[in-house]
Amino acid sequence: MTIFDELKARGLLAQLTDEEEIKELINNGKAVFYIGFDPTADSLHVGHFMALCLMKRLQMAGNRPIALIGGGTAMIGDPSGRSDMRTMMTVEQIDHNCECFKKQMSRFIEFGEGKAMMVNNADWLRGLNYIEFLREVGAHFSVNRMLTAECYKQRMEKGLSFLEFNYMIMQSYDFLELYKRYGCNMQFGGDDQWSNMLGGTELIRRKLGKNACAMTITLLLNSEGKKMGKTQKGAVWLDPEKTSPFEFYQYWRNVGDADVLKCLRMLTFLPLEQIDEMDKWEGSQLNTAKEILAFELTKLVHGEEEATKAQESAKALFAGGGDDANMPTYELKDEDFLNGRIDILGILASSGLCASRSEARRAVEQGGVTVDGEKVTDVKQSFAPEQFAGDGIVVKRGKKSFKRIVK
RNA sequence: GGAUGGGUUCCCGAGUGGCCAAAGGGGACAGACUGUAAAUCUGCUGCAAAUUGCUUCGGUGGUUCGAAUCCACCCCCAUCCA
Repeated sequence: MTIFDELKARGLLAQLTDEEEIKELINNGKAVFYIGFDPTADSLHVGHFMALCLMKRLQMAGNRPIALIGGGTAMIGDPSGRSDMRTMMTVEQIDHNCECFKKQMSRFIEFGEGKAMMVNNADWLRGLNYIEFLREVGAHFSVNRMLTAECYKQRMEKGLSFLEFNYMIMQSYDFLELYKRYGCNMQFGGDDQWSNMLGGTELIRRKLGKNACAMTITLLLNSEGKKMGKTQKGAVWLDPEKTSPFEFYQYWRNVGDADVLKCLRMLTFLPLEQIDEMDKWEGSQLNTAKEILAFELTKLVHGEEEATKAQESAKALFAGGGDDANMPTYELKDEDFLNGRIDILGILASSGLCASRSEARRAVEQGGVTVDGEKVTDVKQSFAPEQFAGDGIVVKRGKKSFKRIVK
C-alpha cells in the first residue's frame, strides 16, 4: 500500500491542490514538506499530535519534513476557525512557548542532518521592513479575494482586526521563504488552514513561477461535530504536567462509540487490517477497542511504561482488582489541618477534586463522594492525621475522579 | 470624527430603583439507568465560619435609606456615514 493510499484509507486527507501531483511526490519520497505550529501555549496538544504523526508517516515514506515553529506568526494570531480575537501574547511568552514546543517535538520526530528539520519563522518575519514587504509581497494579494476566504467571512460579522487580517499573508510568505531556502514544495496543515495555504502556493507561483502543493488533514471531530481533544478544562495536552498520562488515557477511554474507529484510524499506527477487524465489533465489545485506542495513544505520547500504569489504574478503579498503586496521590500538608483535624470538604478542595469547599459540599450532599468505598453522608465528617497513615485513604468524587490521600 | 445599538455569572440571553446571587436555555458537575459509550429522567451550578455573611452585572466617580437598573466621564464592541 502506498503512503498516499494509506493516508486516504485512514481518513486523514481533506483538501488537496492537485491529487496526482501530491501522490507522485509523496509516494516517491520527493516531497520536502512543512507543517506550521503556532506557539500559542506552552505545550502541544492533540491537534498538533495528529500533525506530528502525519510528519512521521511521511518521513517513514522517505519524505523530508520541516517543522515550522511560528515564533513570528504567533505575534499576529491566526483568525482561522475563531469567532473572536486572540489575546495578544508578549514576545517573552512566545519565545518561552517556542522552547517548550521544540522540546516536545523532539520526542516524536527525529531531527538532524538528513532527517527532519526544525525552523522558526521569527527568523525572517520579525525583522521584516513594512514598506519593503508591502511592495514585495503585499502587492500580490487581492483584498477582494482574501475577503471571500471562508475564514475571514466568519469573522466579518464579529469583527476582524487588520493585524489578524494579515495572518494569511504571513503564512504565505513563510511558504515562499521555505521554498527558497530549502526547496520546500509542499505544505500540510489542519483543514482550517486551507485558505492560508493556498495563499502560499499562489505567492510562490507569482513570485517564482514555480509550482507548490498544499494538502489539509481532516480535523478530528467527534460524532457531534465538535473538535476532539478538548475538555471542559481546556485542551488535552501532551505535557504530562498539564494533562497527566492517566487523564490522557481516560480521555480516549471515554470517547463515544461512534468515534472510536475513526480515532484508531487517524491517530494510531496500528495496521489498517487490524483496525478493519475491530470495525466489526459492536455494543459493549467496543469497550475493548477504546482500551486499545487509549493504550496506544498513551504509549505514543508518554511511553509504554506510563501507558501500562494508566491502564492498570483505570482497571483498578473501574473494574475492581488490578493494581491500584499508580493512583494519583495528594499529600496533605500541615496547613490543611485545623486543630489537628481536616474535614471531608477540606480534603476535596485541597486535593483538587473539587474547585471550592462549596462545590465539595454540593458533591457530598448529592451523594457523589466516597471514602474507601463508603459513601460520605455528612459534610462535617472529619479525619485525624493518623487516618492517612500507610496507604492513606482513597477519595472518590463522582464516577471518574478520585485520589489517594496521604499524610 | 458623526449617528445608532450594545457590554450581565463558564457561554447565549432576560432583567431598566428594593421581592436580585440575578429568569430561561446551553454546557459542566452529581444521582438513577448503563458498557468508564449514547439517549433519557432528577438534582445542581458565585464564595464562605452557611436558616447568616461577603463579593459580582465593562471602568471610575456621583445621586439615593437602597443601584445590574438613574446621572457624569471614560474604555471596549457592532452597524451605518466619513
